[in-house]
Amino acid sequence: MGHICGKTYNCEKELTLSVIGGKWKMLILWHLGKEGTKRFGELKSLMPRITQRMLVNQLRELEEDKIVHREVYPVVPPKVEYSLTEHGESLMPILESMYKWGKDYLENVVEVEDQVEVSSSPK
Amino acid sequence: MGHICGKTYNCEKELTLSVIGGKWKMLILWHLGKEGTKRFGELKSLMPRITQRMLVNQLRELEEDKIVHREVYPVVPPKVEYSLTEHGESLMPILESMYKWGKDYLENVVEVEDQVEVSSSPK
DNA sequence: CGGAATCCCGCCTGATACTG
DNA sequence: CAGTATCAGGCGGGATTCCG
Repeated sequence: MGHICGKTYNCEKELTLSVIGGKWKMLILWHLGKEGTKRFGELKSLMPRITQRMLVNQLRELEEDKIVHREVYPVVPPKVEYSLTEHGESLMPILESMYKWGKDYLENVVEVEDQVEVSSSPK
Repeated sequence: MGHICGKTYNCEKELTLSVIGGKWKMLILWHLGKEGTKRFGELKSLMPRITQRMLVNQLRELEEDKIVHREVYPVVPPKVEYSLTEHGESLMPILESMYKWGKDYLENVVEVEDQVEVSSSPK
């Protein structure tokens, strides 16, 4: 078992999980990866359900982990831009395959469960 | 946004995350995927730090999600075997790429941080 | 505009004990 | 052997307020 940056993991894949596993991190990475650099407010409006506090929080953690780059422009009003680092870019294939797996799973497994639910107890 | 089986997600990749994101799930899947069918006690001794309660818990969730199959043999003493379903098998490539990414990350990023820590404040 | 600081609560997780 | 049952603690995460 290893531990680094306050993260503890049993295996390297859990280290990866600890990097992308935050509640909003994959969504943030997805936007930055697909659409490029975004300002804080842009990210906020792309994710209506996230609170400002959590957006800051998740971005800070991603920054600490060298996954996103934070560029502050010394102007008024403040302007801060976020973008993926190379390490962040290298995560995109994983996010892609997770997206595909989730889509397949949704079609092949979940719908079957729905059918079962119809003919069984409605919970 | 969608929700299914008590899971809520903003995107299909978060559905995937909800399936493998449990604290011990990737480790369980790794053992079952690499070494095949295992008994409960075998899994337990392969993961010395997990509690019995958590092992049961994580296995039940994976079973609900159709990721692992649970085979109970009606004998005394009890014998229960766990194995991956096809859906579980289809997760292995993702775990592999997460393992590789974590290993690379450990070499390229984390060691650099250690060097920085040596020459800066000890926290 | 892009935060920081507080308060607070649910539930995930661990420790421990018991059982068919 | 392969589980339940119960209690307790920590922390991830939400709501709100204030700031340069």
